[in-house]
Amino acid sequence: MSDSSDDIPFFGDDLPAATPARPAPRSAGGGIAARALAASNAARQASQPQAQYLSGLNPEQSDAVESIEGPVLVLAGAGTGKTRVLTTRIAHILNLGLAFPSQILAVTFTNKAAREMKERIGVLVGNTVEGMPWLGTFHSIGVKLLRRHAELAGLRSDFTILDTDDVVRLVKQLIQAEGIDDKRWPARQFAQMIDGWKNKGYAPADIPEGDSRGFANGKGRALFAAYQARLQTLNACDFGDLLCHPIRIFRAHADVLKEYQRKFRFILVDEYQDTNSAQYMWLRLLAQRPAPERPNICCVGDDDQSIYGWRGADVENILRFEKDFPGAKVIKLERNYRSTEHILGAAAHLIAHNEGRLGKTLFTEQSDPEHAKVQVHAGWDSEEEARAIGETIEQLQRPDRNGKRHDLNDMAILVRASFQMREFEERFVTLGLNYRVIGGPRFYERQEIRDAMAFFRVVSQPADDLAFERIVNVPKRGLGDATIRQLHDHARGRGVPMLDAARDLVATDELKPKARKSLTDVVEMFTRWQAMMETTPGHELAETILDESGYTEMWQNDRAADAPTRLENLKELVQTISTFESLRAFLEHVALVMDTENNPDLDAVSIMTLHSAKGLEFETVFLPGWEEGLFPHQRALDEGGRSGLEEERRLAYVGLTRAKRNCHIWFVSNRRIHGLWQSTLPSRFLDELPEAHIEVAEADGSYGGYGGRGQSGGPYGASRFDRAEPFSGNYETPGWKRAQANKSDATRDNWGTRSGPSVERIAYGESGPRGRTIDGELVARSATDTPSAFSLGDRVFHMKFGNGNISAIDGNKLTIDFDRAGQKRVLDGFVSRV
DNA sequence: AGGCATCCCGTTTTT
DNA sequence: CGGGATGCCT
Repeated sequence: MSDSSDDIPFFGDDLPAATPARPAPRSAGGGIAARALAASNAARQASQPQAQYLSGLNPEQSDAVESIEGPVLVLAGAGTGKTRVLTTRIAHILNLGLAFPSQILAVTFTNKAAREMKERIGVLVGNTVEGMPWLGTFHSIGVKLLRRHAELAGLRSDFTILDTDDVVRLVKQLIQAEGIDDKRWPARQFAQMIDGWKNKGYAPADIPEGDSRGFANGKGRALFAAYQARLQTLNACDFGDLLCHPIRIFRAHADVLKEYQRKFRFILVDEYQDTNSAQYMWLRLLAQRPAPERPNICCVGDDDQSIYGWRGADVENILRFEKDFPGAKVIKLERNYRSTEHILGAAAHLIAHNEGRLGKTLFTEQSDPEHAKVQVHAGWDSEEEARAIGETIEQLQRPDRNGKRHDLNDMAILVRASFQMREFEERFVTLGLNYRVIGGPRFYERQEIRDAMAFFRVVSQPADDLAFERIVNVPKRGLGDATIRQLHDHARGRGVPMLDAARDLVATDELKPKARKSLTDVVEMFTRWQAMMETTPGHELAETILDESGYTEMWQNDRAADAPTRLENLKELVQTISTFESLRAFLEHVALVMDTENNPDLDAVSIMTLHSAKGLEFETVFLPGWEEGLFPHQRALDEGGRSGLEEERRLAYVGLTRAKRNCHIWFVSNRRIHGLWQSTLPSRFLDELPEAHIEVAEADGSYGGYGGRGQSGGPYGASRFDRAEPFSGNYETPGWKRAQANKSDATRDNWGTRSGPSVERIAYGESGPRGRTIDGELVARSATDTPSAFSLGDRVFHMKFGNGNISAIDGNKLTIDFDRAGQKRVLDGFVSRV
């Protein structure tokens, strides 16, 4: 321990109170209160060197940090220092010696939030944070509990955690086994229903009759039960179970519950507005204290930022906190440190249209006549929207008179639906503008990674039939449907895992000789690898498995353009495994942490959905697509009614409050949806913005006839945006009126004449294994604007497709015969001469 | 077993 | 329009 923190107890999770310098109280809770008061007074009276972390907090924040006893709800508006309060509060508890680090339960929703919290607590209290084993996501803490008490849920402690994909495949098998038409009753839909039930903490017996009837003519409950039974034989659980099993264990085993109630002296919950019913039950069980004591639970959240209702989050949890935890103290944080008065003014006015709020109004002291109002832009169509935003970004990024430039990292485009991203990506590719897509398909979702993981899973947990089935015939071993079915039946008949069934079957002559031989090999391989498990380091074992199974070879022989990338990914996977203690530890990590870091060194514009923007902030934010049907989204309105609309409005609120200084809202008259051009109406949310804080900007002339950028000299040329003239004030501008008028007579005629970036799409659409380029660095720099830079027959190199020869030239569009990837049409900016 | 045609569907997403 | 899944045909 460092000496600066010698007054902070640091002990392992299960160490008994071995007389720390300042022992944490083990006595009844009444003592805690007294001690808390005494200690906090002492801390205040001493010239408080150790309470330095408290200085710099505003009065409400201090209140939230220091109200240690009893239930507390902190209503923390956007940008009001929520994380700071949470982390300081933990530091405070530790500093006062009220609990060991291991006695604090701190839950977040995402791994990212947990990581961040850990870092920030580390800054405050030093290494002590390492002793906080119960700081994590609901799910990671759930796993921890469940591994300890697995047998009480009918599992072994080495159970597998299935991801959504596995669940759907499993459900599909069950639906088919029941003889139900899986066309009419899709597995995906049922998997979602199961998820919904588990969000409410339901077991099959608990589900409402109507729900059961609602699927496959009343087979809902039976299927759910069959699913649970199947999970048990697989020694597996899904994400919902990570919460539901502990809840059931706590309810059925009072002694276990008591152990944890005693253990967790302080409970802190981040993003409380996002909790679902199961999480609420889980928390309430753990927070409960015997009579005179009060739950030491502190929930931090913002009802105005509740945007996950559709996946089971229940805003009611935060709205009725005071009822659930009588005598709760409610503290509002409304002083905003992030945004300008205009952004806050716009956001506040908008969100005030919602009913059923707890009611907060953000305010700021940083107001300045220089601050830009929120800009509202009208455009003709989504192409213009992307083009204009691209130009604004280039303009901002260009050094100004003082040589200062706006980092791309400080800009973001926040969309309602991910299909909107494409237009921006295409635009930015042509401009050579770095961008970053947050939340695209992830590393661990790629085919080759999932295959590899399936091998590892079977080795580590032989009952994992889902994984076994995935790879038993990978690479192709001549084990077709017939053999698999036979294996499956045998396994089900005997109630053993498929790998065991395979072991049995190859000893008989039930299989065709060829299948028998292949399957024998498979069984032998797995037996060998399993034996290596205890002795071989994870990454070595992983490499052995991938080599011996022929999986690596399979990709080496694959002529597909992306095969080398896949091999790279596999290499990276093995590399990652080497940073883990064992293959098992790695598997656990992957099951819970699906995110991949992106490259922070790259200066790039972020493109993401409004949902994934929650919790982030940017200097400049672009909010495109504010049109009826898209935002608010039609389906939210259809399925959610009034509350659906309110959730959409909160989403708009989240979007606005991400901006620190500049916010640009866009809406267009024509948007392509499902391949059809549709004319659209401006979003009702636009009318809910206060005129005092917005400015309707109009770009002069048309944005059509884009071209000749290179001729105007300089890498970025003259921007048409230079001519854009903002109109001050209100909606009574020509631009606005024209946009309103346009909405009805918009036709798709003008479309054909505009040159779309369709060629880029070819190049772009085939990039990467699953389509999306994650960091802009994979994207080629802009075209040099000299179409004639290449000539027929030139030998060129392309980042995705490799080497090839030019077989045709059409302006800056080249047709190239690639050695490996075949013939493609690409923009010349994507290739270089070899 | 693999390749091509056809059909269907099409928010938001974490763990 | 375009991706994914399914199904039929070779």
